[in-house]
Amino acid sequence: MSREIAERGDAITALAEVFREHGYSGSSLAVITQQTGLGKSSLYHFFPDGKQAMAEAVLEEVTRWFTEHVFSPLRDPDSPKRGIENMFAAVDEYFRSGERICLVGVFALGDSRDRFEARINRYFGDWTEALAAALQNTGFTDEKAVEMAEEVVAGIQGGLVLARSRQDPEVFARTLRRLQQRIPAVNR
Amino acid sequence: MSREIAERGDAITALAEVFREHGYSGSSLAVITQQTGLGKSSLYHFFPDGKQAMAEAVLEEVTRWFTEHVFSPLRDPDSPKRGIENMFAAVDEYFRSGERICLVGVFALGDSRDRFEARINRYFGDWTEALAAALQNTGFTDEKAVEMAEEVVAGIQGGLVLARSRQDPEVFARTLRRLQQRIPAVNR
DNA sequence: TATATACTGTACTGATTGGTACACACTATG
DNA sequence: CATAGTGTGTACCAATCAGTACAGTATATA
Repeated sequence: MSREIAERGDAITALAEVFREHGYSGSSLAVITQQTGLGKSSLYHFFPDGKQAMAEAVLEEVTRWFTEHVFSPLRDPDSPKRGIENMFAAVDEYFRSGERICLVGVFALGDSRDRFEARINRYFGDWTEALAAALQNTGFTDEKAVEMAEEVVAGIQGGLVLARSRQDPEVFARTLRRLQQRIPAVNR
Repeated sequence: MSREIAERGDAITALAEVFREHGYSGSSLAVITQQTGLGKSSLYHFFPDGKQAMAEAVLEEVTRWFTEHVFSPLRDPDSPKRGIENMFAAVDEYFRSGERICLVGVFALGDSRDRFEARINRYFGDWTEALAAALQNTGFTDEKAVEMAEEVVAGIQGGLVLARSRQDPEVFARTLRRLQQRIPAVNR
């Protein structure tokens, strides 16, 4: 039977799903090895600093993904409308239309909150700020843009919590639709 | 030194804060005994079925509180406006204006999701249904009432997630204000 | 083919996990 | 005052926890 040779990137992808599903303290090394298919030795080879380093790598990757696919397009001053529409599409796809939850949200509510405080704060801060900038460019006043950005980011998180709680992904789809309708520039 | 004699009710109140703060699997018996001040023997005296029973008792108490102070007033067909205004006030107070998070939300996103599936689902289901009924009585059509109820309940959860993530309770206060403004009947 | 580096399986460690056993101390009722 | 029921401290248990040690095996470059 041939051994699978993994690399760090694959490990991070697999780890993200584990932490998303079980939270930080719920993801025991036993659960992690089982669900990722990687042995302890492989995990500690990629992450010599242990479990906390695994979670930090995952958070970093999530932040990187959102920066590239969501925040940066939002910050482009030439196409705020496209940036916003892209955000809703990317978010819908990323959370698999409500079947997935937000790992950062999981960490924010769980016992790992303090541990990853800075990263969690920055993730939502960046998101809100980038969206506010785009909204401003579509004609919102500074103040209204910040308010609306906060409303949308919070709304998305709430939609995910409710969809997961009720085990009904459609809740999230409806939430996204309602939020999008509140922004005149992208409201067809 | 005088021994403190506790009763089950006090234990549940103390346990609620522990689970809220650390989640289910983050609340080890060591953490629980330390933070509640109750020894293991006292805890297992009140909850012979162990940790899971402690969490279930807490969830039941939370549900009971919301039923009495939020859902029931909402369901009163004679005063929908008062029921809705009461809900916003009660929620603001219960979550200490954003300093506290929702225990049901914590359990919904954490690793204990499956364990308490039914209770979590019912909590949000009851809330949405009760609010929709009140909204209908203020003039919303059936369909719009259900949509708005879902939007408000999700919005509250999202506001809590964001307030906790950004360590800024004001986020929650603003969220509540915005949601309330979206309901004409209570919008002064 | 030689050799360095990247990756992995097995076996272990001490600490912590949830839970139990049981003697003991309060307090209320008779 | 007796005694039953409620609450508590201490000591213990097997299982699991995160992490380590180390001998290996695969792969790349030369």
